Amino acid sequence: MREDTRAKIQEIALRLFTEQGYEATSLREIAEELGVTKAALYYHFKTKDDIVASLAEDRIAEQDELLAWLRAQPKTPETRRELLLRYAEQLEQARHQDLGRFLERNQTSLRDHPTMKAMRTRMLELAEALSDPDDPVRVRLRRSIALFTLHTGSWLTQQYDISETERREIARSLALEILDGPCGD
Amino acid sequence: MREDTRAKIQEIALRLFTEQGYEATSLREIAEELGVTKAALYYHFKTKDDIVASLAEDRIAEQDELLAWLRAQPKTPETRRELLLRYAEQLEQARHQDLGRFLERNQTSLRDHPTMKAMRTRMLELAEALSDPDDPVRVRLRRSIALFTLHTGSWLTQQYDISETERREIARSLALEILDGPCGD
DNA sequence: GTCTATACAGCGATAGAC
DNA sequence: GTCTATCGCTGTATAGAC
Repeated sequence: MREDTRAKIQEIALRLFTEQGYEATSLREIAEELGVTKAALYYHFKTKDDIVASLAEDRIAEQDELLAWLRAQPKTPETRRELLLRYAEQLEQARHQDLGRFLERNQTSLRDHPTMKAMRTRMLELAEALSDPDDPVRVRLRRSIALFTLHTGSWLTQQYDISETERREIARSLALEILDGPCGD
Repeated sequence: MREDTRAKIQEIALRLFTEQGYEATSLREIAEELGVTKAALYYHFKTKDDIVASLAEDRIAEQDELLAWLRAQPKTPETRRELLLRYAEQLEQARHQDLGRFLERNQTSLRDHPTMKAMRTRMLELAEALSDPDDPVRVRLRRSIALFTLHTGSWLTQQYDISETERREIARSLALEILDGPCGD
């Protein structure tokens, strides 16, 4: 029962932060849904920000894995395509979809949060590591947008009446298409 | 001097909302910077949300113009390219760059705000109006992402040491390239 | 270890004096 | 148009019950 309360706080917090926004969600709401007073939360987390930090820890670890892998590879078109597929795989895990939505929707509130800076830095590093320093800006931007397509793609297709599997497949193949340009690089 | 106060509130609010976030910016801060008490703001605006609504009015009018134009055109590749260029032109106006940054960074806080719903609806309508209903989802998603590239492109290139003109030109040409696929549609 | 009770400064918003 | 005073709420913090 010990770590259970902590996990439940994380679960409720992530859901409410995503639905209502970080600042708009009060600790009283979280505590109420858990059936305790808000002061009880302070035993498990030092501050409200601390809850956010704990949520992002796993994601940062995954980004680091991907970065380490990417840097150990030659910068070939095959490596780039492989990275996109690995990245897509991470995003498709249910727990990171929720976190991803939360992070996208709360960029400003959390901009100066150290944990958020860490995640954004890694995201940009991943995008940059797809290219050589002497690649033209245009190519580097296109590759960054390919990575972003995996994020925004599933959101933009939510208005269409297709299955989750189709959604993913379309976002994935479109990201790959954008990655290396009109007729490959 | 009468409408001057109102305009100054808008100016200060937009800057602070963008820098710190909507929820994180208090009416006291805005009032203090203007040299009045926060209660004075309530003479000019009914609520805090009302300030946001007033900021977005011009942008919605522009979106409507663009939508009306698009719907009067045949759905040809030329029309699509022309829309992207007109859209880019709107974004490049200084006052809408500020508003755009503010909106991007406060999606969650403002999600249920009627004015924000109006803007998002129009954004999706624009993206949809680029395609026919019987175009495959993949094609429709690609055209939406082309539109988004104009938004995210200038942000992603801020890390590179290039001029604002170059930034725009690259985002523009990349959006055009993505718009109609590897070898045209 | 886990929580309740309580307090505090700051928030958006309102009422009413000037 | 702007003020003071006040309301119920928030995040944060601490003291102490069990």
